[in-house]
Amino acid sequence: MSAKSTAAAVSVASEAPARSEKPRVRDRIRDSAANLFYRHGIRGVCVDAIVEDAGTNKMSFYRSFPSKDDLVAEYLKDQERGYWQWWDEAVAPHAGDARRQVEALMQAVVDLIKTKSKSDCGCRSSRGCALGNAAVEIPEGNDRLNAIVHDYKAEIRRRLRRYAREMGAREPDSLGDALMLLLEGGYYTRLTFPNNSGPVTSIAKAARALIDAHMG
Amino acid sequence: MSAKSTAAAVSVASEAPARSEKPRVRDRIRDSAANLFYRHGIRGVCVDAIVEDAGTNKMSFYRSFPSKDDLVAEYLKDQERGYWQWWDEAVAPHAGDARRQVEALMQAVVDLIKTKSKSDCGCRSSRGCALGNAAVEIPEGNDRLNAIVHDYKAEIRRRLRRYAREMGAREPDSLGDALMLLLEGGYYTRLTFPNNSGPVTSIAKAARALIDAHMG
DNA sequence: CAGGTTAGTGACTGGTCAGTAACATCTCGT
DNA sequence: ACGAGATGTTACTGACCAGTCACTAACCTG
Repeated sequence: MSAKSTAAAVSVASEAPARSEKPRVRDRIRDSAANLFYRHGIRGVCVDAIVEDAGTNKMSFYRSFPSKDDLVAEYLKDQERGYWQWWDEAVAPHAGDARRQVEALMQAVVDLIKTKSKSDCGCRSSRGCALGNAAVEIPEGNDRLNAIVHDYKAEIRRRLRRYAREMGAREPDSLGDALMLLLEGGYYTRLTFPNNSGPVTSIAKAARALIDAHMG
Repeated sequence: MSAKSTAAAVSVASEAPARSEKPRVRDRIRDSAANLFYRHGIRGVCVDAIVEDAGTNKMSFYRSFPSKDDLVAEYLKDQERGYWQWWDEAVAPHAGDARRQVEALMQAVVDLIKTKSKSDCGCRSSRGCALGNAAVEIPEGNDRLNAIVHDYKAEIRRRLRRYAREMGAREPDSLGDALMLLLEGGYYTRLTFPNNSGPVTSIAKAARALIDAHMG
């Protein structure tokens, strides 16, 4: 019954030798989970909802994932991977020029925030940062999931501080941290200010001002 | 059984004529809910847990609150009220000097973030912004709760833009938004970087640099 | 003391949710 | 065509959770 659209395959060119004609259950589940987790929060989405969205059933779910938490862990790592890919692409045209890389990144954030919600770029934005939001929901004791988020945020900080160093800024760590605050603030406020009406629209200008202040 | 400590009264000098000898059930519930919601998230705390922490029972809960959502709404408004109180106190010593007010505010954030977790100042910080975190958890359709968060964030933006205007900055709205991004980024990152090890430690310096860039 | 207010107890309903069991069917390579 | 692995179906367990009911006990006030 109910001929649901089995939707589009993700096909991120994985290690599978045979190109996937129709997406495997496991991939459909991951795809559905990514959408639902991002839109409604992790605690707000039950396994049944994921399974229904993926057009499968609970047994197939538990044949692919030992527990919901394992799916969440994969979801977080997937989001992180997609994010770095988006980041690297935004930055690539200005390799060797750290300042322009940061500026391109900030502009990319604004562009990203402007997109409705669909993953036109393999990266979600309408509800802020998937990993950051997860940090709100993951309970204190869940070291495994919390570690994923922490490592991700630490890497953001590391990269931004490195850019600051590469552009020869005074107090590069402070500049890197300030840029990170802008970035994270942009994602955080995206939750409450729809589309591109929020303060994030000023992020590129602010980043330039901060960089100027740390140069020369 | 179980002679739990009935804990300390809140006593915010309300409109009750008689000074409260022992805190009423309703206030104990609000107090417990505030702690638990902030620490574990709204969806992560059930009514039974609140009731147990408050040393009362479910019936007394539902005699005081029509539903859990009503308690959540009061929780959010309480947190907002406490936040503005903290804000106004941080800013009061520099009335008339918008620039120093902003600087004092940013420094107050750093000091706040440094505090372990207890509400030494009537304002929580160890897990970031209570209202902002709520935005992650509140489902899309819950207009009532979402409106509370939105109004709160909009007021932050309004105030910061006003400071920028009062200090005679060029493009005051951009400066106000940039300051807001720093502020929100500080709270957001506080979730993943313990104590005062995160990028928020650079917020005061960053704010000064931004203000300088918009002056003269 | 009477009557109202406030709070506590325990059991219950109806619903949700993670995870499991047993069995049936489909698909694909050989 | 056949068998194996992947997938679907139905029903279930046990836990949790919001909210309700009937009843009881303490307390305050006139």
